[in-house]
Amino acid sequence: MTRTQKVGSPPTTELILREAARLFSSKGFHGTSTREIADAVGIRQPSLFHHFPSKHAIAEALFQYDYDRSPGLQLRPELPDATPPVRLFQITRREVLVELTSAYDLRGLYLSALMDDPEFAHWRATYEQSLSAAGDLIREGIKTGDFVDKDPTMAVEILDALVNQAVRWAPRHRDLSLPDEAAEMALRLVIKRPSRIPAIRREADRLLVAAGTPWPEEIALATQTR
Amino acid sequence: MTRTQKVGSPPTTELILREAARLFSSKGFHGTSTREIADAVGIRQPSLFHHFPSKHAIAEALFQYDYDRSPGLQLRPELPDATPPVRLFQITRREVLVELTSAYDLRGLYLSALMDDPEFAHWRATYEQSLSAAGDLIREGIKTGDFVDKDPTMAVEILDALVNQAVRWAPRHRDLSLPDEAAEMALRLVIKRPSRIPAIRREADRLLVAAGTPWPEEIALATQTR
DNA sequence: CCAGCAGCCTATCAATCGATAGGCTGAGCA
DNA sequence: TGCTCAGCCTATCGATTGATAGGCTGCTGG
Repeated sequence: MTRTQKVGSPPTTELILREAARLFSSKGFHGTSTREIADAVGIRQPSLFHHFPSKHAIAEALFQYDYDRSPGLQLRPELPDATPPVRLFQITRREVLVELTSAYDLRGLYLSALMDDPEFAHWRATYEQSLSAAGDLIREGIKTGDFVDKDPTMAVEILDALVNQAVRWAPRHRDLSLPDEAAEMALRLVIKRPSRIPAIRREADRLLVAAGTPWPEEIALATQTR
Repeated sequence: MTRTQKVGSPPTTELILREAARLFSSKGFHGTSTREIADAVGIRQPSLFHHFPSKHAIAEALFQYDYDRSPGLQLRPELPDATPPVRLFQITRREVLVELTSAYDLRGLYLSALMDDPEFAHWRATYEQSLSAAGDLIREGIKTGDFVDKDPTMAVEILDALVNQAVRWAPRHRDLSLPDEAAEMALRLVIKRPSRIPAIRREADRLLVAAGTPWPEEIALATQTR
């Protein structure tokens, strides 16, 4: 960065990601022009291409940002040795927290069919793998008798929709209780005995402390690009 | 219709709606060009404008089609005198059935932020009213002690996501058991005693028969435009 | 039988799209 | 001091967009 940068103002690349994400979520990727993004940032449209080689690359960076922060997408679920209900609870509240604390408004990536574009097929595949892993978890819970014996595919798709909905909340709520509440509802979808939910939550908290990665007491907003 | 029409082939206006809906759902409204629609139908691009005055009008017709078939969007919920759990069950399975038996693939209308476009603000308002009514139903159920006392807004948004998910199922499943299963899951989200669900379902069936509008035994696919 | 017109066509429009070429400027460094 | 180059600019590209103008054809109702 050689050009003078206004004190306290984020670097331009960061601003581009922020404004592009906001516009993608309100008008969609295809409905947003590079000129609109540039206007929102306060630069001219061709200047965008000094920071990203193409419009697709901007969305790509946002996908990557989300991936880097999401254990679920990385297929590295937390508490792999816990019981299915505890794992489902933890996975759900983690994914909701990730979306809730995102530095960017990622709704545009997941609320449209953007992942179905051939250019983003890689992210679609990653996403499907993550859903498939969730399906395995549900099936395991049915086997152990913790979950009701309903179609696991439908359950997964509703859980997916629940987390996607959390992406919509992100700009509105900044409340740390939200991930826990959303995860409780997710659990209620499939669990046989809802009365156990408080114990499951305590167990998740306990295991996280034991693992040296306690669940955050207060919310911390992410800011860095990667 | 004066021009010769191939026997057994739907009228062109119908074909346009069908193909446009399919393309909107896979590439988004803004990501679909009128030439793509015309190619899929088998006519030239300007010929589209003899059936619809604009590209927006095609999406408008699809919104209207969905509205006309959805009691929820019309704010005319079924079984208004039943208990909150029975009404929630019935509303959910009805909306899922409506999406499941739609003649068109309506995912493109609701899975993107299309309703946020100023041209479709009217549908956004209608949609929000329908969600608001669902919130009132949840609150009533909390008051009667049937539902758990959790944030009704979050519950409604998850129910909304669940029905939207059903829109995604539409092209895949054509199984009449699906609406009932989806509605059971919706009920599990908020109900205090899940063991009551079978009785709630029987009660809904009974009330529908009493009202002279029994729940369909087998699926009937909609075809007419309006 | 023929006038009207629905339905489709070709040709073409202005606007907008994402992207490129090349020039200016000023901070950082030798 | 003077070279380098990141960062932004203006000007402009070809492609594609949604939409219009106007002509041809053949069914249909009077």
